[in-house]
Amino acid sequence: MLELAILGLLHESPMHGYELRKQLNTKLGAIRAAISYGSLYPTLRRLQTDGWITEEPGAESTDPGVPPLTTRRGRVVYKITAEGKERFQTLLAELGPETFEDAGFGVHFAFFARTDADTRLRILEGRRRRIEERREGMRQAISRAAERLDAYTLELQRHGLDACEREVRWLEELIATERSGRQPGDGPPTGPAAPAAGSTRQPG
Amino acid sequence: MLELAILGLLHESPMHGYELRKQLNTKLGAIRAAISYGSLYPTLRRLQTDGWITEEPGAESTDPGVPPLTTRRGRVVYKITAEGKERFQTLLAELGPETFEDAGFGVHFAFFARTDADTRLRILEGRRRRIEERREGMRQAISRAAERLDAYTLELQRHGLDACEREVRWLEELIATERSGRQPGDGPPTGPAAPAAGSTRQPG
DNA sequence: GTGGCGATGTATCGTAGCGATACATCGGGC
DNA sequence: GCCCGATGTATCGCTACGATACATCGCCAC
Repeated sequence: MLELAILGLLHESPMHGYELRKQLNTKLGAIRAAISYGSLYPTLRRLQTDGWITEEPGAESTDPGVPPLTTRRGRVVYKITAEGKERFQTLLAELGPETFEDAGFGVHFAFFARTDADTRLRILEGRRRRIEERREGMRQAISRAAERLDAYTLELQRHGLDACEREVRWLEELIATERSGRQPGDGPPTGPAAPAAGSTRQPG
Repeated sequence: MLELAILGLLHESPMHGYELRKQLNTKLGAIRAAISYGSLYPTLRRLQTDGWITEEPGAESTDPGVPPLTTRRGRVVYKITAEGKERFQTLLAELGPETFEDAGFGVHFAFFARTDADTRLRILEGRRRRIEERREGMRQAISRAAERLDAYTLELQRHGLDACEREVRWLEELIATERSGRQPGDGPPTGPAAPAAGSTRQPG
């Protein structure tokens, strides 16, 4: 998952680790806590050995004996390669089971602007299906609650169920928006004049 | 986190691995996907070496040459020890930073029935604070959105913000309930006659 | 002018937990 | 008679996290 996210951000512009982490955290802040350096740097290392990104030293004179005016502290700028861009597109379009789990879905969704319309729709629908399954599981648990769920566990289930129902509704709105060829925020779901039905529209 | 959850369930009754996993998944279904055997068994192993639980072979004749009528396949029943029960109480009352993150909070909450009232309140308030921080982060991201957030990333932030606001409200209701000495589901938040203000009430 | 401190920056280590996989038994349907 | 799905135990490789270490930069108080 991190691989996709990093390639996506470096696709927009080269960056050094610290900046990358900050952007990762704003972009994915809604779906996960915070990317750790213990995840970031090893992944960057791997992406390099796989050839998806390259590392270039930031403005720093390595000439011995000649101390640079501004010793900028060897900050390393990471840059995506042509192969990396292909890899990114591949990962974007590759839908495994984990694509519909929380983290996977969040990352994919965050890069929807670069995803083609068909894939977007498939991801949204797969996610909806996944959440509906989860919802049913909780409904079962609540209805069988007489068994041995105490008041707090039950309350937790109710809260989870509510969150699921909300997410399903959210997804359904997004799916409707997609089908009508609009982007989220473009206008009200049932606008005064629907745009032309060219559903292959691709922003980004 | 798993350690606490396992001790909590084994506290209720001895169980074998398969059953434990199922119960774990119903109890924690609202907050996490599914506990893997790759997490469960190593943890059980560790809990044994630490002396918090013991392993006893289920009904199985190990007498050689005498095949049992019902070859029950060596299922292993795990049982909490006295030290394990102490350990459980310690973990329940131990509030680190991770107690207020998603997984940690969920597990603690799931065992609120065995937690004393003061700790419950501290956990709920800490969690609220944590979610409020997260909420502010997203608000920042949305208001600075002109920068470089596309429509989809923005929509994701909005959805995340909404979820945070909802959770804060949920937590506030729970906190009010706690302060009034009730349990969730006991009655409406502003009932006709508030119960006596003895806030040290301890269910479980 | 200097000493400290918070932000910026790179990096590793130990550990928790996941997903895939292997393997075995049991009951029931075809 | 046979296969299949549910039950059941267990390991392996990998991802990612949290803690930690360490260095530099800019700035402000003293």
